[in-house]
Amino acid sequence: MKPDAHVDDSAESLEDALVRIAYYVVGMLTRVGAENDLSLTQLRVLGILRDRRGRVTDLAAYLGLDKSTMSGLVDRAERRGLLARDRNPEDGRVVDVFATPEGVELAHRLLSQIRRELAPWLEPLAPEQRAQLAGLLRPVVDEAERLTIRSVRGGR
Amino acid sequence: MKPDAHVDDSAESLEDALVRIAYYVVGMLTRVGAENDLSLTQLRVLGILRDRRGRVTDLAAYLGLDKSTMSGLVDRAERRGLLARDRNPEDGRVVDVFATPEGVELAHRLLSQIRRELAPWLEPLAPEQRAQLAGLLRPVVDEAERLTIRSVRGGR
DNA sequence: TATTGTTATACTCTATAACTATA
DNA sequence: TATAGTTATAGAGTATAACAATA
Repeated sequence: MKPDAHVDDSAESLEDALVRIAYYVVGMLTRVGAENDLSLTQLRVLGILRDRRGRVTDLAAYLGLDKSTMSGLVDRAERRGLLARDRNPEDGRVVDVFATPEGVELAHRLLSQIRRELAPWLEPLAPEQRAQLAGLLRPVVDEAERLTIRSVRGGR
Repeated sequence: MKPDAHVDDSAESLEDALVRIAYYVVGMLTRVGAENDLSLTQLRVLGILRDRRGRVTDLAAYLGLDKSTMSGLVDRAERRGLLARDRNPEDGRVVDVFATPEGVELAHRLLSQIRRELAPWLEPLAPEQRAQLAGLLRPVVDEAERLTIRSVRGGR
């Protein structure tokens, strides 16, 4: 670990490239969300609940948010008809959140649009290079996930 | 909550991997910012102004924000002693924003910490693989930048 | 007239603390 | 007592519209 890594700006590190691509991706996601009147967080919640239900606390933990924040997010999405709540029959304290048909429909459209927005960024790479990039990125994403400690209890 | 809830499907695409890694990176940046009482946006502004000055409008354009939003961000950072404003001598309408010595110092510390946080994610890759990943990521980042049309004058 | 920046306003996002209901 | 969720509160982030100062 070189302590003065920040001093050397001439050679860009892989770490810096990851930060930069992250900013571009999130910028695109924010724009796509805004075009559909969704914040980045709402976009993400909708994506998560596209094909499963989740408890308020689990969703909050997964997103790294407080449960009260999650409550508000679900409130607003519910008011817009994108999400809905169910009392959990097995535990009266629990509230299961899920996407309405409109929510699911919107989530699918958003997912397609996001992939379409991202595709042109990969144009400079040949097909074999894309496969190579995917293969190299996968272990990094997996490790990031592993190291990102957040109580993730059984969704479904 | 299952980890890659927001993407899906049997065969994960490279596009999905980019979205996932972006969420993890931004999650880490948000956490590092929070540990220093900075929002993700403030963290980014400070990073940008670490080694240059910029006009309010240019900064806003670069970040994809309204100039009024930028005004507020600078207000709060100025109140904390991290940023400061200068009247531009050549054009009386323009306000140049720059980091104070404290701001520069904090920005350097944050940059180091961010690189330190990211490094472990790359552990699964051998040194040659990291070089390979960096080489494949670079054209993608460059293309993302090229396609992300935002008038960026002065600064970078 | 056009541009630069600020202010007023109205949201959303966010966490903390206090609360209710259930276990 | 402990857990799940909501509500009250306060502050930050955000855009739109109106404004002042300068060009």
